[in-house]
Amino acid sequence: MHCASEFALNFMKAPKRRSQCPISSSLEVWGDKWSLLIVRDLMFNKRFTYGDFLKSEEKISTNILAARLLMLEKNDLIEKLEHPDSKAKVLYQLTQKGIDLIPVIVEINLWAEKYFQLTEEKKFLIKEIKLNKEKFISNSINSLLKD
Amino acid sequence: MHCASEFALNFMKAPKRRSQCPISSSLEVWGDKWSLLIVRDLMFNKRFTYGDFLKSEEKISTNILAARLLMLEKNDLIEKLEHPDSKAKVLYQLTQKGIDLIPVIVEINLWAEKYFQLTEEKKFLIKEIKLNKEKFISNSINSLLKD
DNA sequence: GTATTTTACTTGCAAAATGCAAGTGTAAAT
DNA sequence: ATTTACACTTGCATTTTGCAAGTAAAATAC
Repeated sequence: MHCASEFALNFMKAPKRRSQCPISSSLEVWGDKWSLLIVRDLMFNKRFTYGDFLKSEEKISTNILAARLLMLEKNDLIEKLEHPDSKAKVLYQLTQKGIDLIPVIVEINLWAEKYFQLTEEKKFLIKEIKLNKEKFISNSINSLLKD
Repeated sequence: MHCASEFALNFMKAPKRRSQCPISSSLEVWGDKWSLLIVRDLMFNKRFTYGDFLKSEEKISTNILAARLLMLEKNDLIEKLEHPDSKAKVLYQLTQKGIDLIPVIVEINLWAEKYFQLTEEKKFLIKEIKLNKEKFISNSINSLLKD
């Protein structure tokens, strides 16, 4: 990439961070009630399309979903691909940056297991995590890469 | 506690969860742009009072801070104590449930380190984490308990 | 003892984000 | 050729946020 345009791009991208704190900066990207649910669906629930995300139990509304997908894409957590089945569909996929959120999602699961009542399905997932956390993470990464 | 009132209390408390998903349930408690910053301050920045939280770099506004403190307290992540120095002050402290968020906060730090430019101070903290994650977590827990 | 300052909030209001229902445009299926 | 599927967009009411100012109790200064 050309230097000037790269600079311009980086310059334009900068969305005036509140601080240079890792927690604060992270929250500015995915610190809302919906973004991590999309990430969760892409990570563990085999949901890859706009329609898939709408089917999730939490019932995100269509405009919020569109806004979040754009936000996550702009921040390089997800990318849009052609769907192999149809040109009418859009395939969303986690980028490396998105995949790297697996350890965060894993720890949230472990925390929540201690303090919330969960479905048997979720409890089973967390049982797998507790059996061997590192293995669970590397398996998850592999399952996302080899698609 | 009496059975009927315990039931009533539990019943009243239940804030209609969107789903029984660990991620969704967690986000309903602390999935906003501010809550984890308060937790961070209590955890690592030696900030324990309302005034302390206001001093943080991200500049939370007073009404939002009050609302978040109430929310975190209602959800048992923090508790209010008498301040040893003065009756005018309130000492906020993480509960066990709040302390249990350390691994989540740690993983957010590690993720952010990979994708954001951080201050030297924060980079130092993350270097400590990477040196020995388990040790860092147990040290952090101990430092919060023995106060 | 009185006045000022500190501390932890609350209140009012404008601006932004959210939630719901309906609509649009392109591609696929019938 | 018509209907359905899919990925959005739009309009509008409600809720949440952000900013500025205010309040009340406790501590400090004089």
